[in-house]
Amino acid sequence: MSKNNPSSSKKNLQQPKEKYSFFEDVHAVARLIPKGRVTNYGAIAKYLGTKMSARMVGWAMNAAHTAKPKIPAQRVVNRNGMLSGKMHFATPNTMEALLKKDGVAVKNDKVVDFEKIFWDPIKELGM
DNA sequence: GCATTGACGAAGG
DNA sequence: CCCTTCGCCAATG
Repeated sequence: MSKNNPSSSKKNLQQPKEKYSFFEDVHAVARLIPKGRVTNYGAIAKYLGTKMSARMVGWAMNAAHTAKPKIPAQRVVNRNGMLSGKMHFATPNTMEALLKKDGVAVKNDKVVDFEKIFWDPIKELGM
């Protein structure tokens, strides 16, 4: 069993059909973020069980632009509460504008009282 | 097919 | 306490 299988070394399925793409889950959680609240990439990654793959969450957000309905990616910032992804929006001002529209104060490209309005899916959703 | 990058994060020096 | 390095997984060059 531990031996390799020399014969048809066909690549197995990248993802079991039982499990959806990591991106889909990220999108789903992102849409669950309530208005006026923000979260970070690591929290979502951890909620999905891949706490170490916070990077993938950010990458998944890249697809958020094409996903429908539109995903409130502006509510997802880095662990420092900084609008690290503002440059990926239509305009660098879009993310900040959307956050302010949600009632989230933003100063110097950073969320004010980030920890105070922090929304943890594991805690809020009860895991 | 390997090297680099990427909207991150935690740990080490 | 600030900066550097590693880890993660996927896409791109």
